[in-house]
Amino acid sequence: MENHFLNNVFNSQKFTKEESELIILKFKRMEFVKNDFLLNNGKIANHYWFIQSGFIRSFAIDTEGNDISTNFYSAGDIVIDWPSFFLRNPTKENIQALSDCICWQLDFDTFQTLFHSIEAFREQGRTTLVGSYFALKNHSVSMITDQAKDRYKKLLQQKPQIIQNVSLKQIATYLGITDTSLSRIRKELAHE
Amino acid sequence: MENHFLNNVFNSQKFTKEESELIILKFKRMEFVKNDFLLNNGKIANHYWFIQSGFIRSFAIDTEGNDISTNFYSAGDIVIDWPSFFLRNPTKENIQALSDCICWQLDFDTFQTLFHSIEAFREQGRTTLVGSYFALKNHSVSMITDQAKDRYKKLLQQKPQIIQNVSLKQIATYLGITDTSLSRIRKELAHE
DNA sequence: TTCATTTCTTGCCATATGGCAAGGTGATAT
DNA sequence: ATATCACCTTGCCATATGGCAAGAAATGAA
Repeated sequence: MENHFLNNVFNSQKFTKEESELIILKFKRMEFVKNDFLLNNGKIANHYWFIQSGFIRSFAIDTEGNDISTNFYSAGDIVIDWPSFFLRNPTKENIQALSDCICWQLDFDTFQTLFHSIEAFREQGRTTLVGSYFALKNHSVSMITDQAKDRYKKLLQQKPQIIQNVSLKQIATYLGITDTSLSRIRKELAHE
Repeated sequence: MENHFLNNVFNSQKFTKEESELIILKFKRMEFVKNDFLLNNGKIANHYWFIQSGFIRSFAIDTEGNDISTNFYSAGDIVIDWPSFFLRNPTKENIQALSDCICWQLDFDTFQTLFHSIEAFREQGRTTLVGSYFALKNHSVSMITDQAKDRYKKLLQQKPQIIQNVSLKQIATYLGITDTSLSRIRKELAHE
């Protein structure tokens, strides 16, 4: 138990030993192989995951059928569709493994029990959600204030693993540009 | 008490009479006049508000000193800087009244007490936060998939009051375009 | 009312990025 | 080894939007 991966998430700074053990035992170990879907467009998200290893992408399909990357997730990250999980709505997003992954999964009902019974759990859950909100807002402002090249540089800093795991096109849609433009940006950066 | 504005927010579908009364009495009535700041860049948000009447804008200042609108709020809306309020960080945002306003204010410590003692309160708080996340994500995807003209049309649908309350330039930065471009878009729409 | 200030519109041209199509590169399967 | 396929790069030109500056319109102050 001491060396369970989730001890990094529910650590002794915030949780008593009893609490963290109780929480961690509710999680189910899941393995996904490359290209597996964790969530599909139209379904209600009934689980979320922490990634122990691997790389994951979420994406939305717009009205013309184009696939737009909305996020990338690597080891240590939480993978969750917040609106669908909490509002119990069919999602417009898809979540897909870009490499083989080991994840720890929790379902909605178990989440609710923990949320309403353990104060530290709900504090941490709220903090995590707000952190996601903050990251999304920063990306959103960056879309307005920064040029595509700068957004790409920022992304590389935040998620360097993207290079090995994600295709040019999938990165481009996250940045709001075409694969063609990103290819040109890469060329320019290589010459700098 | 029965006709208190906040009964619309903490209504009898979700709260017992005792709970909603307990909650509502913690809110403080605040009046703001046009151009008053509710929150300034650099401060930690220690309050949030529900708007009974009036119109409010939040905006961030980018590295070049440009002012970027991040949101608009009208009667019935919650006005809160989620990251600063919950992470207790100095904010990069400003919140300013665009008209005279009547608001109901709650502070962080009182929020915490209610959050941890009333289950329905924390459920609703979580729902509200997730709703904000959802709206932000939709705007964010729209920035990628939709042309400026369509984003403007969407905004008009969602917040028609914007026309009377917000300057062209402030709307433009929310849409991620210049005031010049928005002026041209308006001209095109008028000719349609 | 008059003046000053802010806000909005318009013209001219510049720039970032898109659309498309051709060709190149590299991985994988047989 | 070769064929296939997905992915990436590049050239040519198109389009959406920006930058700037002048003037028009609206707003607010005196």
